[in-house]
Amino acid sequence: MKFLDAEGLDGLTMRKLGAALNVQGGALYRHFPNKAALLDAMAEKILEGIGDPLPDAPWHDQVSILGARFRTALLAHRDGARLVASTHATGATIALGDLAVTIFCGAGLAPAEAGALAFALGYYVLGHTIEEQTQVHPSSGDEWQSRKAHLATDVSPQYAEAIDSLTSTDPTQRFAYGLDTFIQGIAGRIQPAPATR
Amino acid sequence: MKFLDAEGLDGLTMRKLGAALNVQGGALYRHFPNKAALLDAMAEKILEGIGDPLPDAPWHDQVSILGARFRTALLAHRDGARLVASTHATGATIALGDLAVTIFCGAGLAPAEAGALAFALGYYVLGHTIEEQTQVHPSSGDEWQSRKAHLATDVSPQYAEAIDSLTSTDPTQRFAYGLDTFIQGIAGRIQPAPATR
DNA sequence: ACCTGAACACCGTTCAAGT
DNA sequence: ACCTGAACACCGTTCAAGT
Repeated sequence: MKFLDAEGLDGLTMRKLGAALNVQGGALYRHFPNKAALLDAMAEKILEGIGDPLPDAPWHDQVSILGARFRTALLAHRDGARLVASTHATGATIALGDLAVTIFCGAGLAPAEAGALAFALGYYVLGHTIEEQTQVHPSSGDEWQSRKAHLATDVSPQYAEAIDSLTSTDPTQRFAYGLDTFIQGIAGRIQPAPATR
Repeated sequence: MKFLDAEGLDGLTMRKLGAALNVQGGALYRHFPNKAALLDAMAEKILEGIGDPLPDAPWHDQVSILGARFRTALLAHRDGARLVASTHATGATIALGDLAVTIFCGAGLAPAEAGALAFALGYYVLGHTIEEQTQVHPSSGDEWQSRKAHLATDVSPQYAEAIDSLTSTDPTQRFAYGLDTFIQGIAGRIQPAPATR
């Protein structure tokens, strides 16, 4: 995990990791059957405790807390989101999914619907966090700057403003906004809002 | 694109692609500066027309159509979702984002909020479609089967049922369900449901 | 039980040299 | 302008041999 934080996921090579451990690259194969298994284990480590019991609260608060916990875990290590997205952390995935499905079902959803929404929530958290962790590395001016400058032409003023806000807004706030919007949609699945029908 | 459909993203190598084109691998560097640029161009090709004008309809129908159009484009080529997620298809990303932001702003959202929700929508579509395209390849029994069998123990019956439904439900229906839930959440941002406050 | 050294079969990329 | 052939600097993985 120290090596990941220092060199990043792209710098993580069996040979280089071995060297950091004062060992030959091939020696790692006495501890993991292959690199994929090593990365899986690292992903599990990152998500350790992801399925711990949540505080007693209304279901939407629990979902909010769970989403934030997921994101925080991913942010705790360099390229954490990309690593988790590119591996199969089976144990953690089950723990997280079970927790989410249980919450949704407790709120009144059928298991099939609960499962679909649990995965949708996961996609959002992973996508948002990958982008958070990816946009930082470049020297100083973000990738967005060049993207905006490169094609500032024939783009709607609203879109330009939206992109601007992405670079200036607090990521944690943006994350919560999207998550809450999603939760609001789920609430509509439970007690259909009479106003919109 | 033919080579991608035949061999998949992992099988796409400069040497092998060159061979399929009756050319040496190094010859490709007269047409693309590097492999990343090649993949970017392929991602753009997959998303061609993603920003075309939408039929005149209520904003939520337009979002629904746009989401389905995005997914359909990704599904049209092997590993399309993974390819798009792992590259920077700048042009298509702008076209898609501009369209979504314009719709959301037209519905009454501020650009900053519209941008955040446009990206959230993108994360959902990409995540869902990557999973759709990834789960199919293994021989016959899905990866889910082994995952469920491997840890059928100490998992809530609701979660087991949710996982079962994921393998038996039509992906297109599941996709629409999650997308509609998300759209319902956005609707709540526009005209706050009086019942939930 | 764990590691070394060296090999095998690949990669992306570069570049003189050809046509 | 485009391609060849061959090299360079890497990969993941394997495996006899050592300790």
